[in-house]
Amino acid sequence: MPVLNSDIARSLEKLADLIELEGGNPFRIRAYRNAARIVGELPRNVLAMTEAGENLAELPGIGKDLADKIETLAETGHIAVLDEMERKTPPGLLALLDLPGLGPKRVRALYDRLGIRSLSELAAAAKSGKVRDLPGFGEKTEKRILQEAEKRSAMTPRIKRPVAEDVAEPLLKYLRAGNRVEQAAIAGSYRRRRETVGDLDIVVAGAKGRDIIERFVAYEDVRQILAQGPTRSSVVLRNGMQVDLRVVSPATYGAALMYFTGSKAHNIALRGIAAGRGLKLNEYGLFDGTHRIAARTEEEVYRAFGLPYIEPELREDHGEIEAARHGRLPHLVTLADMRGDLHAHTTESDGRASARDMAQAARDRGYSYLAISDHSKRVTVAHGLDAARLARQIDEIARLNETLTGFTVLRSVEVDILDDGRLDLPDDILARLDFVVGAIHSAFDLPRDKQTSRLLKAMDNPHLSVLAHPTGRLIEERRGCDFDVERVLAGARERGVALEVNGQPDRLDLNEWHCKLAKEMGVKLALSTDAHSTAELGFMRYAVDQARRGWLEPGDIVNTRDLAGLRRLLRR
DNA sequence: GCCGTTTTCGGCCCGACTGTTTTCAGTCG
Repeated sequence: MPVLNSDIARSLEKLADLIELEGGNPFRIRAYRNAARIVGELPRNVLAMTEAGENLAELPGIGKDLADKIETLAETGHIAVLDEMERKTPPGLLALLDLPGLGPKRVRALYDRLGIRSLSELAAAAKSGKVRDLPGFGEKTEKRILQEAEKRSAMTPRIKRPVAEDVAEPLLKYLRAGNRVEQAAIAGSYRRRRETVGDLDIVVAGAKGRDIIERFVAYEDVRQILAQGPTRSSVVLRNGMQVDLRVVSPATYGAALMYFTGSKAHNIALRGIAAGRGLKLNEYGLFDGTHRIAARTEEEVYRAFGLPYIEPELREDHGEIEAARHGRLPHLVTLADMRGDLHAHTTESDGRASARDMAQAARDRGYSYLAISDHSKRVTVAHGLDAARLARQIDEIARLNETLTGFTVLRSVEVDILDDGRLDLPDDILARLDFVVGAIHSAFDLPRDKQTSRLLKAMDNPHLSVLAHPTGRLIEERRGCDFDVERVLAGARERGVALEVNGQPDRLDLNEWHCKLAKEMGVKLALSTDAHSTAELGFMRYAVDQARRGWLEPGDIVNTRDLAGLRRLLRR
């Protein structure tokens, strides 16, 4: 198995944990964690980078030592210092660090004084009342540890956007209706439109913080109150999501919103700039000594840095500050830019609505076109179409179009890319379509070079105009297939093929990194919902989110064009 | 361990809450 960047990131993170347990230099620990984040966010495989002669030490935050360690990890999956430390430390100890309320100091104390090496030993010790007698521990801490240790098995994974929205939006509405609440917003990764959400961070501007917090913890969906102070509070909702609330004065709302929107890396980068100018940035504003320079709005704070407003989706410390400084921020695509949807199913395959109903719903959304792209025959579970059925559908859509004014249903198909890269339907039927969408639905685990040539071969077919959900990943379920992204992108550019950004919340494929790389390489993107019902046409907003996180502008996307412009771009 | 418009040494983001303390350490985000 090749060593993935995420494997390297995990090793570095583990090394940081182990050093922390030993009581090592906190800044060294931070350097490792920072490196783990950097490697985990790299768009390309580390091994491929070093083989191409790139020097990892040129990445900010990675020096010679870490570059060597990362390279060794990429080549062998191991580094001596980690192996050594793992030998010295009981394996169960690291799991204790994940318990809320337990950090390195306390885990160390539990191990040194009571010999506790695992969750089960911890639970047993807490049950028998031994933990409360340790210095720095007490009855309450012991009780909490016991609860957390016992519920560990029922951990909630990261939550996908639709679920998070269902919980977050009503809660936000509830808070906004509160007395003396001037403004309220959900910050954090939710506001940065990340593909999954761990918890919710809410910022409220208003007087009477205590009253606002009282109202917050009294929300009907609150199952447990974790913390409650005069300006901040944390609760767990019935579905297991944690929500952190922060109440600030209206005069500092912008600074607080910025602070809690993050990302952490973006904030730290800004603080570094502030510090370099002898200023200080915190959640209360940008300060020169005790003088507050800016705080009321985010725009004001950015302006005080000499920067234009940076959209939350870009705040990842992935070059946005540099781009802002040079006036090179992208003008991000919005939902309103989208003129149509290029991937949708009907009852002919595995959809739940007719072509007519889908077309009507698309027109109601203000689109001027919708492509019907049902599955092809190889995808038998979806009742995929053979050439004869597709021919009939083509005629039906022609008749449907005669009844529509100011709207066009495009004839398409989601043709299966076979394991060897051929397409699942003959060329003569594909030639009768407005354009062809191709996708893989099998053999996700081919070796890298085979998968790469499979995709390139599929794109060799001159009818194929869009490569749908290119990696085939399912979030939190299935790792995407392994192929050489740059070769496939280069191949797409040469052949004039657009790559899809699939808006299904389980897919979001391409991801934001691929979007950014595609844009840099001059490859066009197609934002699509892959809708299987009229309601799922609404998934376009998730595709737009992903595109925005990938720095895409309307010009990078084929279906921001009117029908004539779209046809020009899809013609090969 | 990283980094340099103040630096090759000496800094490294910073404030709230909790529970344990008699003034603060640990944890968290």
